[in-house]
This record gives sequence, structure tokens and C-alpha cells, in this order.
Amino acid sequence: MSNETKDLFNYQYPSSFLLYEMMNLPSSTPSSDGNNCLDPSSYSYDSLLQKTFGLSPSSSEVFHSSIDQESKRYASSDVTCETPARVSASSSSSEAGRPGEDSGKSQKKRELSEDASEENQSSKKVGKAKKKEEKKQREPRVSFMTKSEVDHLEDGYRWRKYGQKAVKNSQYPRSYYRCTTQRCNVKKRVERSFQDPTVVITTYEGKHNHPIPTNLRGSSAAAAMYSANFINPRSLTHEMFPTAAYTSGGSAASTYGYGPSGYGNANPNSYQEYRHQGGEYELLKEIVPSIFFKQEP
DNA sequence: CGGTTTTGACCCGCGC
DNA sequence: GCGCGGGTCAAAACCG
Repeated sequence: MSNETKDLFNYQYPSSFLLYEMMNLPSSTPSSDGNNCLDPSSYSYDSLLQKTFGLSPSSSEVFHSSIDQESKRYASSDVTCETPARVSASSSSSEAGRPGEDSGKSQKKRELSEDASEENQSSKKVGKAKKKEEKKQREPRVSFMTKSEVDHLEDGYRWRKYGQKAVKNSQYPRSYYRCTTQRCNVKKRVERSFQDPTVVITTYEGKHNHPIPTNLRGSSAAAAMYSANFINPRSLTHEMFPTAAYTSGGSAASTYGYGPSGYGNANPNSYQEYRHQGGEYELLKEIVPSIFFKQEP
């Protein structure tokens, strides 16, 4: 981590560390072996970090937990990708659902309201079936756990909040964000761990089809990314995510950072910009390099 | 004034 | 079939 980064990091997130997890979602993902674990062979997190973040594995530990569907997220993972010594991230590639996801739901309502109109009658049914398929093939998701006081991590992209829901068994709500770039269907969810309020879980879904907005608040954005630091998440992870596999010696990468603002946005300029970590390694590559590599001494 | 956040309503899938 | 929880919509409020 560069000095600059560090400074920034310390400045903004003195004690934040990042936990991360990448998951493949639906079973439909071509992930290697069928289980929902990430395929270690595909992407070693360490290497990922080193390549994209320029971080060395020794810098921190990474946790990886395989998660199935978010709904079962922290509960299902007995499957676990007992991660060996290294964490691996996998990418699922089902981009199939592409056009959908978003459209799926948005269509929903539109259909409902427009259905009233004649022609939509048929599209309604078709649409539903279609939606179903689309739904099954959700986009790859990547989720990160970051110890931070702020909920909103800045990752360089611009997001618009479109919903918030109370999370069961948690006193903290989950916020839903969508990339504001036109035709970009990337979404992300942000919530706090109910077991450790200091940990923010951010889940990205989809892949950005556009470059990162350049009007970031300078290094702060990058810093932010770094900020989501990683520090020995071990204890945390174990307690919080029983199923999460944890690796020692791995490194963690931070993906985004926050602006000083949190929920509401204390920082006028940074309020809704983050760096997004797409759903997969590729995404990481797309995004990270520009920011992280630069800072590498 | 345009873009974002808030928030209640709605839809859907799933388990019982 | 029903209830529950998750995810999204969209109108209104808010803000720079």
C-alpha cells in the first residue's frame, strides 16, 4: 500500500479492514465444480490482489465465504469452500441473465400498470416466463465485508439508492443501489453485519459496461478503496460468518472506500460515488488497476 | 431544477 | 394457499 493510500486510509478509516467474499450465485453458474464454491484454480485471491492491487498476500488475511443465494447467505455455507491456504475468488459468469435482472423487475411494475392496456396482456405472460429465466440466472455477485463506520463505500462509480429494507435478524437495514450510468445494470447492496455492526457487507451484482467515472474526488476515491482495509478479519469472520472459510496468509484487498459520509452523505461531493468491484475478477481488473496500481510505489 | 434519497407499496419466490 | 422475507418501484421529499 502506498503511503498516500495509507495516509488516506488512516485518515478516513482508521480501523477498517476488509473482509471479502466472492460468490457465485446461482447454481447455474459455470463455476467449476458445481458447488457454489469458487474455483480456486480460476482466481487466486492472492494473485488477484497482487496483480490488481499490488498487495502482497502477507499484508492481511482474507476470508472467503461461499455464499449461495443471498437469502441464504450466511446460513448456507456448510458447503464451504474450505479454502485452503489461499482464498480463491471465483467468477461466475453467467452473464446470461444480462438484459434482465433489472429489466425483470422493472418490467414487472410496468407491466402491471400497463397491462391494463390491451396489447400487454400477452407480453405479461411471456414476460413472466421470461423473467423467471432471467431471474434464475442472476449475475455474478461479489460481496465484500469491510470494517468501517460508514456504510457507503466509495468505489468510484456513481450509485443511486433505490431501496432500503429491514433485514431480518438484524437491526440494520439493507440498502439497494444501482449504477447511475445509463444502461449499466450493476447493482449493489449494502448492509451491516448484525453480528458485528462495525462490519459493512457490500455485495455487487453485475458488471459495469462503462469506464469508471473520472470525476472522482481525486485520490480520496482511491484512498477510499484502499481504505476498506484488511486487517485480520479472522475473528470477525468466524463469528460473523460461521460458514465463511477463512484463510490465513492470504491477503485482502479493499475494494472501495467511503467518503466521509455515510448513509446520508455528509460529504456533498462524494455522497454517491464509489468504486465498484464488479462481480468478478475481470471486473476487478477493470476497475482496480487504474487506481491501485498507480499507488504502488 | 435536476438528481438523489426516503419510504410505503407491491411483486415474487419459497417454505410450511 | 398463506405468510414471510427479499427485492424493486415510484411518488414525494430533499438537497446542492
